[in-house]
Amino acid sequence: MTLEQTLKQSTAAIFKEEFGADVPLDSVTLNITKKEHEGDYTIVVFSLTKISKQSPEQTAELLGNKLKEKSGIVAKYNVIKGFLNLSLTDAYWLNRLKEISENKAYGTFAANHKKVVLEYCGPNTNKPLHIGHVRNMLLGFSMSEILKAAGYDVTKVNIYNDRGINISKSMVAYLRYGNNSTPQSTGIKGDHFVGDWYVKFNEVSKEELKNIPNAPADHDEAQKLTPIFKEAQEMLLKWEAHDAETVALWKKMNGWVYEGFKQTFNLLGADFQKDYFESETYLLGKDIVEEGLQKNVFKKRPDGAVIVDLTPDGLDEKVLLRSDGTSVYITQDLATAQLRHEDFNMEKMIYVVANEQDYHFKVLKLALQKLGKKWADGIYHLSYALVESPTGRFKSREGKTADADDLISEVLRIAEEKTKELGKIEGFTEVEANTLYKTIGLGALKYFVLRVNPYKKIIFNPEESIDFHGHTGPFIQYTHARIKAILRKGAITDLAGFKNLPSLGDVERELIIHLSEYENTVYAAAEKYDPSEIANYVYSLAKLYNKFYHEFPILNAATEDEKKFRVALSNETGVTLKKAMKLLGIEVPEKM
RNA sequence: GACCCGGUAGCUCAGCUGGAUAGAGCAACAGUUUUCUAAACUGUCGGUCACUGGUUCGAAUCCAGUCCGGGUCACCA
Repeated sequence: MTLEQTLKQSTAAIFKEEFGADVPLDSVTLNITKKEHEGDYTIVVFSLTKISKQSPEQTAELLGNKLKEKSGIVAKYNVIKGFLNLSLTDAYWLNRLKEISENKAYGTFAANHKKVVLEYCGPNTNKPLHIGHVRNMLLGFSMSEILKAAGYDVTKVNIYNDRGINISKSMVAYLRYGNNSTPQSTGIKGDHFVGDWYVKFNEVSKEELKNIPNAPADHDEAQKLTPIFKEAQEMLLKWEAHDAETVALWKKMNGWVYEGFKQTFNLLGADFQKDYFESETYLLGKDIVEEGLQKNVFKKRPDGAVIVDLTPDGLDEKVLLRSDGTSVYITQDLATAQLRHEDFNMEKMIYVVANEQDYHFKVLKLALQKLGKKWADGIYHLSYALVESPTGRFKSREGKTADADDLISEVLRIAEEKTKELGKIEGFTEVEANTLYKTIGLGALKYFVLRVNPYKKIIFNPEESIDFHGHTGPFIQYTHARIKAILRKGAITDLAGFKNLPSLGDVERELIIHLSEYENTVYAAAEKYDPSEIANYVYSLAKLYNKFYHEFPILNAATEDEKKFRVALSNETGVTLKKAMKLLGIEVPEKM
């Protein structure tokens, strides 16, 4: 039983005994005591005065007194208005620290045998990954780590938008101007290589547009009139007709893209157990639409289009099948969802997709629920906001700053520069030094992105480099390295062997309390689908430790028991920092 | 027009299942190292929690309305 439960249940039991009333555990508010007051945990008794029929002060006084008497872990208490501040005994906290240290799996929950499929990344194959994909991948990966820690059985999948007019554009431009060049022959990373041909396509169509009189103002509409666009359309038709040459070119170019993506995935640590390709699913979904018609939850309009009426749910009518009988975007998503259900029979299906598609996923879930698919209740759209520059949305034509690979290499370069400036790599081999730059640079980037709540947009100013001081990844990494230095010098094996301690210092106590909150944090992050919970937790832990480090001598402690205790506390902080950072996909160095 | 999401210090963000005097980092300024890693620590400065009203013993937090910013409402994906 957790401390929280213990205190709440004791409170309920006392109220039952004193007033004969049942107090639901949820109605007891229990918080960590604010710094400016004495105590570890605070019970807010205002809501309980209805039962006690006494003043807040009297109620708190009574409850405090009884808790001290009966719980065995409350050392003292004080009452300020309706706030009952409880100080637990040092013995409780020391025991708690031992308990945590001895539990190797602290912070991971027992397997619940619930299957989760988590889709993330979802790139188009006609252009390289950009900063939005970076946020997506970091969120997706971290979320899967958090859910695993919470006991779920997670399978990560990716979906490639590998077909359609966009890749056809790259193909046409390459055919026209490529001269059989390759990523190898040009030394350009595969996804960038193909992306460059996409850019070339747009340049050419712009040129061609100059020769077209009375072109519409709308750029997309105008482009459709250009010869090169028409070639792309023909290309797409040929692809759909399985023309051998076209398919071969498509495969070749997508192959280059996948090679390129793979490098970026490796750098960021993204991985997938299964890949889905839109080219294999874009025709699917007609069965499921037919099923809906038979169940009378979808309707066929006079013009032949099939729709689902979501007006009772506050949404609109949505077309699920075109009047010519072909699929739309949502059609294949319905089918893909069904397919995944058959593949995995999962409890939850999480889609990590930008918030532009909030509406789409509402429709998807509702449509499946209307079909009577129970498993659709487990669909969750992990929606995240865009990454923007201070002047607004990153446009692809702003190129450089929004490109994922450029962003990564920039942050690695800064990490190297700063590390060298600080003279941190004395005694490192070149390999070790390079590993360190990577650890720190990626740590800075990942933390920068993950510390922000997913539904809030991130403002990223490419003019100012990502920070390495303060509330950042490197700060936490540094704290870990610092702890490791202590442990190397401390050389204490019997970590839990301290006894006969004088009373705990405030910061020592706060540190143990904070460590004790780790499992709650993991649980909350999983419940809320929010890695920023972990990010903020781990920062405050590191901050607290640094305060402790400055205030208390560790290896030079006055007594051997104090030294052992402080080393043990340091060790456990280091272990927890590492575990928490791992949930964010961030490595933590031994030295830096 | 309808719906969704945001608006907290100069900047970037916590806090939002209602609780005490709203917290961090950055920036600025002033300090801390003959002692365990100064990517650290301590202090100063900085707030009409967008606005108005409501609910409540108590509102940054809940409700209603207004304003600002973004998004969506395709037989595009």
